[in-house]
Amino acid sequence: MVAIRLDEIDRKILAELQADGRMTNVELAKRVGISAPPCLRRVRTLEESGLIRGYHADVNSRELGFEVQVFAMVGLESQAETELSAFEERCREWPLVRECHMLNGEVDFILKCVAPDLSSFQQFLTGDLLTTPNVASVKTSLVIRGAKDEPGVPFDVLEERMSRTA
Amino acid sequence: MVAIRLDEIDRKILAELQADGRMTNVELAKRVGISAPPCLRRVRTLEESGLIRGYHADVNSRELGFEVQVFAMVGLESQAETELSAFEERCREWPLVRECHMLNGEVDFILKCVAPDLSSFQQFLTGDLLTTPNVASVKTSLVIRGAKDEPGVPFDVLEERMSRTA
DNA sequence: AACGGATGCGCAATAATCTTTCGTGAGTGC
DNA sequence: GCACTCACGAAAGATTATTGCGCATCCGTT
Repeated sequence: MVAIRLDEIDRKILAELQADGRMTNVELAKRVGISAPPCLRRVRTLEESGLIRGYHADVNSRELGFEVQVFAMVGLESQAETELSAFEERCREWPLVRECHMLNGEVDFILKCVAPDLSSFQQFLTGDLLTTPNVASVKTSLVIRGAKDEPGVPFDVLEERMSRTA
Repeated sequence: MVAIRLDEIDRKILAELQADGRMTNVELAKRVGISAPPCLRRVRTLEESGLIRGYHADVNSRELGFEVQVFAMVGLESQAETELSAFEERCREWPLVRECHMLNGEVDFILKCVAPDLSSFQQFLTGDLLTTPNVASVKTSLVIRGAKDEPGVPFDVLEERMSRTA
């Protein structure tokens, strides 16, 4: 995981693969303006460097039966590093918790959760989350509707920055 | 986008492609226990039905130069549908806003934002978000560190449910 | 300027995969 | 029992992935 110097082509590759992770290498090569072999080599390098963590199909969770999406703000009794790590480890083990971020401010963690239905989530909330040691407070908010959900990062912002620096 | 009846194999396909979206079709077919042609047909059907929305490379945003990640809780003056839609449309236009979810409770929206650095975010916050008409309050929380960030849904939970129903 | 070394490209060839076509068998309704 | 439907899998040709190699370019050195 060495720091890699990226050029214009690398950034284009990342942007294209973020937009369509299943694009063939020849198509990708065509789009970024080089031939297939060096393009594949660049992709491999980006993967090995950790800049590309992986590729994932974006599945429609609602149609799959996960009707409920919830954000949970969690406050802990103790913010000692041991306690923080312990809580994070718990989160990693709970399948319904998809994301766990430690925050500044009054709330210690924000969790993004999914569940097949409300009762499944309630069960998780009361049975797992609220019974976890050191959890002081949990405030949950149901997602009424999703307005935007773009994976990844805005490459156009990056390009602007680069051109300003250059 | 017709409702599709999924069998065991379809769910396995979704789970595999969620875990590795760039898996070759022959490898996928091997894993789910059928031959390549019907496997590819199933994948195409899943794509056309909208159950697979797309494929995305998971790029390391921090290494790419997006050092800052922020959750913003937004409250609006008016919650009339026109106003809600207007705000959502704004969010779709802001590249730094990656997710926008409408919530129940005291806060109307939660936004997940990224930015190259703090000052970029401050600029967005004071220049764009806070100057948007109808925005009553914004509470932001910096992400100190990420503990878990799994894309997609937990298929093991789904399997449990299926076996219980069957 | 000339010389190496490193880097990265593209061509060509081979291996692997994708994709279509087609024949077959299982299940279903009449 | 007889179509009919549906999905599977084998085969084959088209496309893609991957490797090896020669060449150009860029840099730092002499």
